[in-house]
Amino acid sequence: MKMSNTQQRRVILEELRKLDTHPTADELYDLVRQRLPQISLGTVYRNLELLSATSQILKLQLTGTQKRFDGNTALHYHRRCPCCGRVSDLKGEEMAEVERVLNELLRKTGCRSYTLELCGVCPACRKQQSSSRENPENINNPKSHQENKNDGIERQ
Amino acid sequence: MKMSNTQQRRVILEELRKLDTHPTADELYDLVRQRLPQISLGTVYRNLELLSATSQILKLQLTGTQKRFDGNTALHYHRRCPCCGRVSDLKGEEMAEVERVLNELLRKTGCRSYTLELCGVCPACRKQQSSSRENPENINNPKSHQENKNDGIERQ
DNA sequence: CCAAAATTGATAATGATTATTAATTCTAAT
DNA sequence: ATTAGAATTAATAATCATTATCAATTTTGG
Repeated sequence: MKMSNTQQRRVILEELRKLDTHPTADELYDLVRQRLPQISLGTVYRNLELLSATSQILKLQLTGTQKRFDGNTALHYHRRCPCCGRVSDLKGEEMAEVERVLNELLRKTGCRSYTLELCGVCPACRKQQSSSRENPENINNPKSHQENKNDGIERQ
Repeated sequence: MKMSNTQQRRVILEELRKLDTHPTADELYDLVRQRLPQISLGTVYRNLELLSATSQILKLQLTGTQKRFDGNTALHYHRRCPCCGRVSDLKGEEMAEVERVLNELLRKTGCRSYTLELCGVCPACRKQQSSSRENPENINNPKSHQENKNDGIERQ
């Protein structure tokens, strides 16, 4: 079963690689459909499965009911924001710190790998919060910087 | 909406607290049905939801397609075994190590919480592996110490 | 170009969970 | 204890995410 190079597969991979937002299958479907209006959701699922099975993308098992996909296969870590529900990548220093600390943990527990999801306010929400001191307990409106169909806060 | 004390809810909580196996809703349903044959799966789901919403139990978001529930609400950590698929708790020293290391991580990243699932061979499988040196690459048969309907290895 | 293999779109099926609803059970106040 | 009102139940339907099926189309390597 050699993997052939179809237009659909190419576009799915291209669109996913444009993003750093870890889309769900149906979010990616909406994007891909703008270029290939005839494509079906099943094709998107099928290709995401194949692409992750061949390590060209990552399939993420995060909290929430839907799987998410990541075009960035380099080692990195994810943080879900409790304000907007968005999943973002840890950057630079934070990233290195997680790696150091978790490798230490694997060594000490004798485990071989781990799945980690951090929960913390993302940079976008942090900015919004500090600029509205008069109402600090207000949760930021997810719609303001995320285009989810639901409330943006996925329940686990 | 005051929570009333029904037989169903009591039995569900009792049975869950007997276990340290982090059952799925349907696994718990099978157990509870031995005491209350008329109970419906919906009732089990409804009560697990209520009990976790009131912090009497934990709802776990681990890898795999089904949610799991935990009657032990004290802080502890979970490891899924790649051999048998079973989810077990980290004990004693390991436990303290994770807590220390992850608290440090939260402090350094400014995050507020995390979801962590470790992946490592569980004590039962470790014993089995070391006692069968002649075939070390063999994966232990999940059926041998897990009563799952599927193969016991949940795919993510 | 051609045959074999892989893939697609459409759609049905599945599995886990949540919602609906009429009937039953709890509760707390008499 | 009785009873009205609230909460819960069992049964079942509905939903949501994902996977499977399959005839038709596309891709591939010779």
